[in-house]
Amino acid sequence: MPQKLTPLREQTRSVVRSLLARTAIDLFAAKGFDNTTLDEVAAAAGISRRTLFNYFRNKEDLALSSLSEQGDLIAARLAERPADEDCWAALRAAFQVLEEIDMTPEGRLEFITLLFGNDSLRAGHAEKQARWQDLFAPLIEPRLPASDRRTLQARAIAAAAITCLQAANEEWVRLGGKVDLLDLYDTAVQAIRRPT
Amino acid sequence: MPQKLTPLREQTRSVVRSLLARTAIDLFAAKGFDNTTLDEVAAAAGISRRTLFNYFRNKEDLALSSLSEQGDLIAARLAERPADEDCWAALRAAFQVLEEIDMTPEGRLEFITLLFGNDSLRAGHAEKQARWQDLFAPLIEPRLPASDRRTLQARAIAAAAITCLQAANEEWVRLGGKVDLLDLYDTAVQAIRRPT
DNA sequence: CACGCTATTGCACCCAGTGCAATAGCGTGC
DNA sequence: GCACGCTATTGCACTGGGTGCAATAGCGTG
Repeated sequence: MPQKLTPLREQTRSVVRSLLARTAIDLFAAKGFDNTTLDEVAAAAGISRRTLFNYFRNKEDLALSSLSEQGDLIAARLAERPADEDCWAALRAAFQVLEEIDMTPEGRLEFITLLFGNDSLRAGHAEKQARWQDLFAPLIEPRLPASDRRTLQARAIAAAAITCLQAANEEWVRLGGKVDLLDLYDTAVQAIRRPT
Repeated sequence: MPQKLTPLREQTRSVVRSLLARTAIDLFAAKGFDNTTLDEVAAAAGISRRTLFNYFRNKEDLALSSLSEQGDLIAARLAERPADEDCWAALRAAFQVLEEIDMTPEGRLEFITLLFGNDSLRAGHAEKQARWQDLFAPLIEPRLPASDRRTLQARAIAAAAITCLQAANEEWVRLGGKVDLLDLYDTAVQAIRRPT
């Protein structure tokens, strides 16, 4: 049973982790994900290949770790929203945390281009966002009226919101990052919720 | 540039493909995806490991090829729907093709359990369904009122519908396959579209 | 300063995936 | 029936991701 890490160790570990991820992403963006070996990443970071696996489960994680963190951020923000707020409003408010993340639009664009340019990264991306559902759904469920299918409903709403964000993101990239992401998100949400 | 395959060759190829996939899935379900090597699959199918790669791009595809076919089936059904039908109604009708597929509920359950039990398969599953968007969205777009964001809207609707199907699928598994999948799908769609 | 814990590393290994070149097998034209 | 050509199959060698293990280095604490 692993002892609780001392805050110091835990802290340095997370700093190292994000440094490694940044190094890796720069390399991936420069040379392509498949054309970059873990040996090269390790060399660029000044550590051994073996040690990379102490920080990341696999090569994909090197590129995608930030997505998990974003999910955690959004979930944390979602948990802070007033309990009686409409679930769609709460979700939208929570998504705003994405605009506060320390990342230039160029860096964001580069990152997403990297994601979309590789099959296994796209797959990993899709899966990470699917994991977001598991975080969001429990926070949404209490906001729904009582029903014997409330769990399913909460999961559907979480998934749909994430999906709208994803569609908005794709469109945002297609437009070269020149528009407001949340505007596109609103358009997407209206599209699915408007009566037809 | 690849010449058009003779129908005969093409046909035998697709038969062999599905035989191989079935063999592989049985093995995966029995021993677990990660604990099954491609050597074992090849041996069970009576061919060489190398030849497996003539039929499938990678190990994942061995397990997931049926998903691509399902996507094609749904898209084909969607294309047949009357042009003036509401897009949600058309999608729902298209999804009904899933119930006509030759697969026992037990087999379906086993397959989905396999999917959900492994990270890379879950990721591949998510990605395949994301590819469904690319198939469905162009068929949905003409059904929407004119707008400068119709492409985004169509993608959002396609993605949301797929997501509802996915949520319904998970719930269906959770309930042991004892309910009607489309009922759950309807519940999910109502959940996201109902005004709050 | 010495001890203990953990991070780091090297090494040997397994397996997925690929390029290449040899071969086997099938269908076609003669 | 026979020889030719095309493609599928296969073996082989190799790259690179990922893991288990055991030795070592380095940091924090008493």
